[in-house]
Amino acid sequence: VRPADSADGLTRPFRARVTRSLRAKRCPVARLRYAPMDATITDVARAAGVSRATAARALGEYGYVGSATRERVQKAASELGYVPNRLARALASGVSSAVGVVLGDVGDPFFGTIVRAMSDVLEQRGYTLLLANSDEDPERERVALETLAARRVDGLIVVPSSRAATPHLRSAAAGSAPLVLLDRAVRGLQVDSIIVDNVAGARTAVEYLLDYAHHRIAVIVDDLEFEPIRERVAGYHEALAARGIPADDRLTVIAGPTQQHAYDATRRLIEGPERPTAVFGTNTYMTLGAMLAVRDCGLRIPDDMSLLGFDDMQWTTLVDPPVSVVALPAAEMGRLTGERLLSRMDGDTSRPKRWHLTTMLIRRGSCGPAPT
Amino acid sequence: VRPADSADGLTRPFRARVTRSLRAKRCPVARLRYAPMDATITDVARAAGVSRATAARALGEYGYVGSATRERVQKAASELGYVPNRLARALASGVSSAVGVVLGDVGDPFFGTIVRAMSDVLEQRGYTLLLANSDEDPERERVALETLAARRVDGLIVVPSSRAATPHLRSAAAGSAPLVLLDRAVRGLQVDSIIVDNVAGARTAVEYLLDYAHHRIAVIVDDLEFEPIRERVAGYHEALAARGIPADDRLTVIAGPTQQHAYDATRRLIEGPERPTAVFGTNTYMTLGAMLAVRDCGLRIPDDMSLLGFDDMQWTTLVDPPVSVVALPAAEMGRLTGERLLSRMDGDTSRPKRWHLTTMLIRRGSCGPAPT
DNA sequence: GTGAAAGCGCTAACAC
DNA sequence: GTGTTAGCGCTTTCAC
Repeated sequence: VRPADSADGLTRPFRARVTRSLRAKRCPVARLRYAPMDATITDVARAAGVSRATAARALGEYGYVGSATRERVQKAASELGYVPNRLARALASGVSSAVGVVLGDVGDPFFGTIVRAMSDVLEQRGYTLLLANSDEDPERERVALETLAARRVDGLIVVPSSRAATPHLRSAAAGSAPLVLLDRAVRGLQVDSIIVDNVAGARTAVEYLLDYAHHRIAVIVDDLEFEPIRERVAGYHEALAARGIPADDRLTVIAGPTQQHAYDATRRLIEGPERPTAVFGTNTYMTLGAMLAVRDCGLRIPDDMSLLGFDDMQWTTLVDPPVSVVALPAAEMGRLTGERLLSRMDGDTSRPKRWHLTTMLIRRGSCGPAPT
Repeated sequence: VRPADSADGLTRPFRARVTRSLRAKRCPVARLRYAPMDATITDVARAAGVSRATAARALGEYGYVGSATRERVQKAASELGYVPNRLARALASGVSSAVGVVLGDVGDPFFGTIVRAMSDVLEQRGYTLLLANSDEDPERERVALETLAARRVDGLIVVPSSRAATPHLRSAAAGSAPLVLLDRAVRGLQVDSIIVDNVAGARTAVEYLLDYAHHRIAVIVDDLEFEPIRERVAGYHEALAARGIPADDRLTVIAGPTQQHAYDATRRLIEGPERPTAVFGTNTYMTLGAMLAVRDCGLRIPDDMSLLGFDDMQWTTLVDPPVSVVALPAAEMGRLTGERLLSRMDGDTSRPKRWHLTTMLIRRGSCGPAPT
């Protein structure tokens, strides 16, 4: 028995549907009953003269349907302009075909490239990307993860903003959607992590400088909070140690986050006593700031001072001389992360692993023999 | 009356729920009944000893609830680790709090910056971003829009890949979710469009060159398919016309998409008869290719050749001399787009408008008097 | 092969 | 204030 009709002659549920459709369209209420409504599978089924279940089977490409029936349903669907409601499908089936991505800032070209590559892999398999920026703030990260969990994403990709296994990361890892960590691993979290071998990258880079007989090599660091940066510094120390060169603490400079910080720090270093003969920038801003400082101090690169950077960006090839750098495989990271997540979502239950990608030392013109 | 229990003692619907939860977790089927399940609002209501409606009201922050009741419900929710299911909420309420974004490529720093700014505005109001790349391919754009429609997003932001009002754009515009166009307007589509005044930007830029007494100014273009590029060329012509300088068609060069194309085209231009005295690049790749070509031809900038670009990127300040450019307000575009969409979703039904943002001419060192 | 019916987890109109 | 109830649009047994 349908509920009683109201004054306007519409049954309550029907009116609810119209109202909803209208609310979305923001039409004046007076025109209530004329508003177009989205066709549902029920409409399609009715038009095709079959049951909803059959219509769903024909449209959802599962189960058995006669080919004649299928065609009839498909025709009805396209005539009605039927667009399946994936929210309803997700609710009923428990599969949302959505993947959540949480990272520092999509505006950062490094992350932008990663997201792009990842998105290609995932979109191709029918997943939609839900994106959230954390600004490297654990609290924003927590909120983002909560939202994504509430939206019942089928998988999660996170560039963790902290190297601790925070409660929200733990619960994300424990949730039913597989989690893959990107760019930074987190201790004590048993999940796949796609990371770069920063230690080896930095070691190779510093060895390259050592081969040029540099003994006083400065490292310019923004902040030791981020794991990749710590690893790069570790690689620097490893290289020195391997050659038996004692590390001079004054050559490890914590500059601060911006290019300007790096600039100032490098100037102080150059103008101070015991000037280094080479500078190693641990990220693109540090390298850039250092380069400008060297330039402004009237030193020539690489004759008076060698310069080596981490992370390859367009500008490194355009300055004079072009800057030698350790390049990160950003696109490859994105691709692999997407693939790992896909495989987890496909049911891979093997033991979580860390996937180390290797960097590449690109020799350009900014490194040369140490001045004597 | 609940359906009959099956052999394992679980009611059918209950088992479906467990199965679903398991399927997500990929546990061996044998452990069926021990799998943890997400708490639902019904569980919370039961634990708090209230009805589902009351629990929903307490948790959803709407309607009247006694403060004691509210606290009891909230306590129960947090104890159960309740995470509201936003799919269900969206289905029931008709509001998904999600916004779809379709653009060429997030990996492009211009788009990356835009998305970031946009995301800040929208996230703050509780919207989640669903992202899709079109690669400027109308067909991929169509598919993306279909997916987003199926997910019932509350709003759409599109950087149209074609300047025609394609059927899929039309139907997106006609749908119940408001649509805002970004970076490029589409003729015959009555929707808000956030665009840059490329004509004025290019005109001002070319006037700047004309003020330096340049009469032979080349424009390097990748492709006239994109509206912004056409507008820039139009601005170029306007500036010439205003000064009564006849346009020489050979100076409008359609180079092709990449920096290399621009490089080759510029070289041909320089080595040909009647070399121009200034080059105007209509996007960052064109400008860069042109710069390298000028350099490689042994010409000095700006003494032998002036160079002016469109779109400010980091490298423009790092090369020698730094390149003067027309800067695009990317972050501002993202912010404004987000705000327009918010206001439409909030019910603004005013007539759709085009919002023109202005560019800024940044004078650096790459333009100077025309050689005599 | 197709249909009937019972959910998925939530909202919202209405009654008390 | 709180409970009851009827949905939202789809999937998924199970029976025929």
